[in-house]
Order: sequence, then structure tokens, then C-alpha cells
Amino acid sequence: MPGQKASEEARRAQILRAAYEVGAREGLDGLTVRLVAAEAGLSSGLVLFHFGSKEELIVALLDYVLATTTVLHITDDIARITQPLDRLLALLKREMNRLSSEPKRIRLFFDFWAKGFRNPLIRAKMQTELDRYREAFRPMAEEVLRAEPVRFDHVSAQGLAAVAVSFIKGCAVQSMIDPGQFDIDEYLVAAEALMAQLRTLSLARSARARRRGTARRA
Amino acid sequence: MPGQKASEEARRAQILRAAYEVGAREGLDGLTVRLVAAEAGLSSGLVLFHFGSKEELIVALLDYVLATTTVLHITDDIARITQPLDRLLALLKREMNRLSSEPKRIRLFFDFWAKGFRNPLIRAKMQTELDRYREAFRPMAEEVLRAEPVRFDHVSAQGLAAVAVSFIKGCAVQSMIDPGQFDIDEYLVAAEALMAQLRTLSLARSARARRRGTARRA
DNA sequence: CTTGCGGTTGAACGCCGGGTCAATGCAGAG
DNA sequence: CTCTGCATTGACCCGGCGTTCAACCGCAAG
Repeated sequence: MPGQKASEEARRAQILRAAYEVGAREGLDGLTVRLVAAEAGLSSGLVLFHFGSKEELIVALLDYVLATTTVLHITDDIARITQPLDRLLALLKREMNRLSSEPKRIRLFFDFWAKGFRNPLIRAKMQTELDRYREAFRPMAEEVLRAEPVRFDHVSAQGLAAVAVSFIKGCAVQSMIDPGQFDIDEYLVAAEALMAQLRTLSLARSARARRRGTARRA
Repeated sequence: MPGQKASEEARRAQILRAAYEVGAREGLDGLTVRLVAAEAGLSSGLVLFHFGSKEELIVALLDYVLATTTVLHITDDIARITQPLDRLLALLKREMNRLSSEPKRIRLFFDFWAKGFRNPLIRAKMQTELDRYREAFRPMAEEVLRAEPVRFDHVSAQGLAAVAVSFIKGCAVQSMIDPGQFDIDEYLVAAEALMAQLRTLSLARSARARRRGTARRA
């Protein structure tokens, strides 16, 4: 294969896969053009021929990670759950499971996160992804607010969605640094118990709605 | 000052302060021995004379950051609050305020966090700090569990403490990457509302305790 | 004043990384 | 088969890094 020509697309994909391997193994700091080339079985010059610079390779790798890492997307089977609260819990569980099953990928993701602090382009992409992530929790958050307008008086859907995201990101951040001590199951049980408060509210809302319905019908 | 002798302790402190400035400004990746020396107004050789290697300098910088960054310690005025829930809320508020007022310091902290993924020594120090942090929430968590043993049936104090930490770390992680979009005030209001659920439980426990007290007295 | 010790300097070294480019060879068009 | 274009190679350059070390002070003891 090495030394043979290939289509632009195939080469870029091949190089990105190699970059992902290296990045996941060595970290973003340890990622070098030469290492990526070696991993792909190509010359270092070719990597830069197709990507222009290391910087552009890294940005492309971020796109690849975000596209491949389904972490931040809601799959159909979860979207189909009608009860917003059940949807939230399902989402929470799936995210926790993923980050315990793919630590390398999540570590790389947080490497990018930290890099985004100083790199405007990476930061922008991360912001977009974070927005999409929070947006996924918005419908559920709004449902909760509608259920208890008094108790959640000044609370915005934005804020509640951000709190939901905190559960996951905060859990990831802890379990990445402390995989031995930090017990994801314990964490999930506690998070679920807190969320169960919301379930109570949600059911109360449904009950009221039903009562209003029967009252009007009567 | 440059060219003059100084005590071991004073020099190390001077260099560490410079390292902190550079690290906060350029990130841990951008931190070089030469930059630190320039920032301190000293020669590069002297930095290594006092710290042995860049690696050791970085570890010392981490200690400095953890000691200086009071983020992870409970101050006396908060420890003195008797109501565990009020203590928690006070702690939450203070942490949020800090990370919005000292973004440079928190960015550096997360740089270390990411570095800890690959560096055993840094990881160990981070684990210790994280443990101490969670431990601060333990008493409050246990109080909550005692208040509602049924509702929080299988929940451990560990797990609940970890969730509390998630609120803060998750908030930090979001606001670092997205300071414009992410609204800390909105977040805090939402988090407080969720926590208010716990306050209800806590008060119910107190009420029961009072009732038991009067009953026994009667 | 001389000596010695230890903090201090900065030039020098070796290494490695990103980026360049002349040379190579493969494939498809003519 | 020849020619042309382009993917591909890897030696090379350059800059910057961590680290070393011979030389240089400046002070205190003798």
C-alpha cells in the first residue's frame, strides 16, 4: 500500500484514523506529524501534503472525533421516548456507560477541550458542540419548568439544561482522573435519586392536566 | 536583583511565581524554562539549578497552584454554618464566584487536569485533591441521607458527594470553554432550585425530630 | 588580602519537531 | 511507447527546546 497512489478522500481518511490512534495513545501533546505518518505507514511529507499543516490536521481530527464520538448526539431510540424525564434518565445512563467504556476517546476529547482554552478555532467548534449538547436537554427542561412554575420561579430552561450537562461532564471529569476511586454506579444512583424529585413534579403536572380535562368535560 | 545571590527559599518562590504567570498566560504547553527565567529576570540555567528539571518544576508548580488556589478548601466562615444544606449552598456559591473571577487560574488547573491523564505523579496529586474536595461534601451528604432513608434508599454518601462536585466541576468546564454563552447566574439559580428539594427534606427531618422531642417530653 | 564555596551566567550541545522541496515513480492520456 | 501530471518520498533546513558546564562573581572565613 505505501508508495501507491490513492484517492484524496481515502488518504485523508487513512491519515485521520492514524492521527486518532496516535492522539488517543499519546495525547494531543505527544501527537507529531512523524508519528502519525508512521502509524499510517506513510511518509511525513505526505501528511502535510494532504493537510497543509499540523494545525489543520488537528482541527480535522477534532471534526473526526466529534463526528465519530456519538457522545453528543441523541439517537433515535432515545428521541422516541415520550416522557421527557425518562428521556433524560436514558440519556444520562447512556452517556455514563459510554465514558466508562471508551476512556481513550473521552481523554482525547478533554485534551481538545483544554486546547480550546487557548485556540480560538478549536474553542469555537467546542462551543458549537456544547450548544448542541445543551439543546438536547432543553425540551425536557422546559417540561419541568411548566410543571412547577412556582417552585422553579426564576429558573430558565437554559440554566436547567446546563445543570443536566454538568451531571455528565462533571462525572466524566472525575472518572477520567480517578477511575479507581470514583464509582460510576454510585454516582448514577445518586443522580437518579435527585432526578426522581423531578419525576414527582412531572407526574403531578400530568395529574393536574388530567383533572382539568375531566373538569372541562364535565 | 538579577546577578545577586538569594536564599534558596526566596529563589524558589520567585521562580514559582514566574512559572505561574507564564503557565496562566501561555498554558502548560507553552511553558518553557527560558520563558519562566525571562519572566523572573533570571538566567535559564538558574531555574534548572534550583528545580533539577522542567518536570520537577511543573510538579512544584502544581503544588503551588493547589496550595494557592483556595478553591478546594473550606474556609472557617463556611465551616461554621451549622445547617448542612446552607453550608452546601454557601460553598457552591463561593466556588462559582471564584471560577468566574479567576478564569486564568482555573484554566491552568484544568491544564494540569488534562496532563494528569498521562502523567502518574500529577494524576496522584489530582486524586488526592479531588478526594479532599469530595470529603468536604460528605457530612452534608450524610445528613441528607439520614433525613430521607427511604427516598435515597441505595444512595451512598460518596455518590451524593460526587454529584455535588459535579455541579461545580461541570459548571467550570462549561464556563471555561464558553464564557460568553454560558451564564453562571442562570446556572446557579437552577442548581439552587434543585438543591431546594433537599432543603425540604432536611426541614422535614428537623420537624420530625422536634415532634419526637416534644412527644417524649410530654 | 587571599581563598574557597556556592549561587549565577549564558554559550554550547544534542535532539526533535514542523515545514520545504528536488527527485522519484506511477498511471492514464495521447 | 512516450509524455505529462501529480501523489509520494525522505533528506534537509531551521528554530526552539531541555539540559550541561566551564567560567564568573560576591561574600564570608581565615
